Amino acid sequence: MTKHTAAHHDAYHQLREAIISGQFHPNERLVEASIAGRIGAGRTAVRAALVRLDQEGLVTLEHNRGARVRLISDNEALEIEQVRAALEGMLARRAASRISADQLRDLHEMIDRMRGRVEEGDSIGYSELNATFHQIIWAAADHPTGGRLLGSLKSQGIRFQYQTALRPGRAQRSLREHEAIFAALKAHDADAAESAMRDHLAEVLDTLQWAIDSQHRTARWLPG
Amino acid sequence: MTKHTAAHHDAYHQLREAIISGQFHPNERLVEASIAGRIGAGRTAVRAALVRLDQEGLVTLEHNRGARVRLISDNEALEIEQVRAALEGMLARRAASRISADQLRDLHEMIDRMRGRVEEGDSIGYSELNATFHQIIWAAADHPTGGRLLGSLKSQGIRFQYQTALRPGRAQRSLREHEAIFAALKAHDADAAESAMRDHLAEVLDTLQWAIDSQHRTARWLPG
DNA sequence: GAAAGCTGAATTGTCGACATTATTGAGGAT
DNA sequence: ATCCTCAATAATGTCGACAATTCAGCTTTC
Repeated sequence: MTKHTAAHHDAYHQLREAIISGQFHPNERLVEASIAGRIGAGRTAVRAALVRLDQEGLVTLEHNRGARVRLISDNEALEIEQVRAALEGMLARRAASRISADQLRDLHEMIDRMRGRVEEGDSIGYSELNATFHQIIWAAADHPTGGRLLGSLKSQGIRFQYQTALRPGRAQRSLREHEAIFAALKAHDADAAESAMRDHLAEVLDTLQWAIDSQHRTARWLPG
Repeated sequence: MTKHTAAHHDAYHQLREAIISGQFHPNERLVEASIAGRIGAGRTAVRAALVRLDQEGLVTLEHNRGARVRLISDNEALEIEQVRAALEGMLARRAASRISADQLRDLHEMIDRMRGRVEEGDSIGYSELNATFHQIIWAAADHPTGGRLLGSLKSQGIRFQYQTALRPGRAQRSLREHEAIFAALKAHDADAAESAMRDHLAEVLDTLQWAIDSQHRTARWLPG
């Protein structure tokens, strides 16, 4: 599972993981010296990592004003999800004609486990299995360019990952959507796979919009 | 049109432009010191630019072995075009409901000028107008996230930009496809716009595949 | 009391120096 | 002739130092 080099230990990957796993808050300032001390690297390496993360969209870098964890706005989260839908629809189409029997078996197992989580009402566990389900499809699509972009998008939208699971009844519908995707892939039907994936992600987008709206509602209630 | 800062003069933009405009060949080695001298910047700035361009995919950076202009393989060019099709289809859908009368007029003017180039047999000029046509749609879609990604993809695929224009009769068909896209946008029909754009880019993809194949054929003929 | 101005600390940007690592080319052994 | 070794060269990686800039707290002024 580990990469071919010691890449997991260099400044870029360490800092990236720290940001994605929420060890730094959005908009939090990233001071080069303190990060260098924290992850045991020189300031040079930290600077390079920050430039990279800026280009990737996880960090904003302002001249003479340092780096901050980039705050993804609600609107931007929706945009990211739209791009993800378009990309993943294409990947599902490709996966339909390339997916192996093993991968189909893995997907089937994921669906079974997801059903278990739904019955237990375990939203978090469901979300994690959900992510794995989609990753199997990426792998089956065998599309490095698309996969790279999706990985980057996913890391940016991470803050919103669990919000869609809060909607009542969402998990049950989501499960049915995944079953439809699986059926299309099993039948190696490219059109059906893409359209099932797009339907699914349109629902996710809709739910995300709902989550954002309701968040605004409660935000207005509490202080007022 | 120029950005708010002197960004056009910094090492990153200068080097990026130099690569995109073909001043460095694919796989050509990018020696930090010589680039620094060439664009009048310090080695530090050049290093930062190289890290950025690596993350962007225009350059490959190997530890202790320096930087090279990234060579985009034929397969990768096809992948890039597929991603572009998925993304631009989504943008066309969005643009359908947001495009302004001014932008519609601009698109119409572009089509007129493209028709002129087709009649003159000016493939290069046609390609350039073609790029502008698509950019107007990006702008109308008002989708920063998608636009950013497309810009990056476009710069990577630049080497293949003119190859699709070489296919006999391609320009005429391309023109008709653009007319269909325009009609859908003018009617503010989101479904039609996306599907017209996807049809168009599927044709482009097909032509690109043809161009790559025929390139391989001639490559085998010449040395044999 | 609020806004503008000032001062010192904190932080970033940039350069040069040097260690580390690849690359090249010449010479020698088989 | 081919391959190997090994020094010479070139290029990269990293650190420390310092200048430039921002930032925070304090004082002054109206």
